[in-house]
Amino acid sequence: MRRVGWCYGKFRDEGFKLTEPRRAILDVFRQNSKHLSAEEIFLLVHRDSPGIGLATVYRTLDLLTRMGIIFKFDFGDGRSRYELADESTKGHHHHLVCTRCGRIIDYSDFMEKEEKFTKELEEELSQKYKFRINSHQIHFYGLCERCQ
Amino acid sequence: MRRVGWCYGKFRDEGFKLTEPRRAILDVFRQNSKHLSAEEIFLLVHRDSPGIGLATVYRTLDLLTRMGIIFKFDFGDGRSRYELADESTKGHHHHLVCTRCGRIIDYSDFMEKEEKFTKELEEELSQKYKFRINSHQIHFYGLCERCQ
DNA sequence: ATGAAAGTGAAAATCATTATCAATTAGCAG
DNA sequence: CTGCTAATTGATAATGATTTTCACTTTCAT
Repeated sequence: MRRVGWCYGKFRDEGFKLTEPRRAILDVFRQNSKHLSAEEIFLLVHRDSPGIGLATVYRTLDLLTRMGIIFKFDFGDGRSRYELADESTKGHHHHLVCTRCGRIIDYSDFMEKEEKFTKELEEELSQKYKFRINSHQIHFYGLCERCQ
Repeated sequence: MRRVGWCYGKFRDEGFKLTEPRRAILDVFRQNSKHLSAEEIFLLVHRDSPGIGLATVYRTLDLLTRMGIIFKFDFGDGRSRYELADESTKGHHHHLVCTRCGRIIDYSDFMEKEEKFTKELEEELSQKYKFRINSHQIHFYGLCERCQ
């Protein structure tokens, strides 16, 4: 169970309305950990709040992404996936992706080492390419234990 | 101008036919460096070989990807992009992606440093998660010089 | 050369996502 | 609390990338 209360105020502050659909979708993120697709979120929301349409799910996911409350990913299976940007994982989006079954492992081992590495790299790249870097992703592709 | 001749034999070996469309599409990769979308490849192929259909382009891109001759990427702009897997960049797919204009910079600075880092990480992750890692991607997202 | 299997083009089908639009609602002013 | 107005919504149509279908064509081992 993750904290999502903190972002309720964010809506008010940024001039967005805190509606029932938005609340319900945030609840889904609170109760389900990882990598949900729009369709999956729609189905989960639908259990408690039928009546919320798929279009609204997409609109809300887009809004939450723009607000920085969730992150949007693409693991190459033809649909976008979303993940709550909670404090603990903030900015740390490193995944193992099984190219056979699509399983995704979100690892957070070796964080200090990676943090150091990416921070350094970001500085060097920002300078050389005049890029303002906001985030990064590291994906390892391969076969998971079950699929080898 | 990159070498693609080496893979002609690969077709024979794996039981695929070396057809005119496939040859033409490989030629496009030889003459154009980076990050082409299916549509772009179709248009480029079309200049020399009208008559080759879009479906064939997609089928060929899928085949070449499965054969390991090209890599398929997703930079979040809603279409897949492909890049020749030539020796020099083999396994090194690190990009700067501008989230405003979609520009992609393929950097290959700091390669030794990154190589060392990712190799180590791959070993540790493989072991811990019983993953057989085949490749990886590192993407930095931000604003390019023109878009800041 | 030739036949079977693989490959092809054109068009229809599919799938995720986005736009449209009339109807509803949140949140502020009074 | 009530009424207002812009933001938001649900249903549905539209879009755009990718896949599938199918009758016809080509490759290549024999």
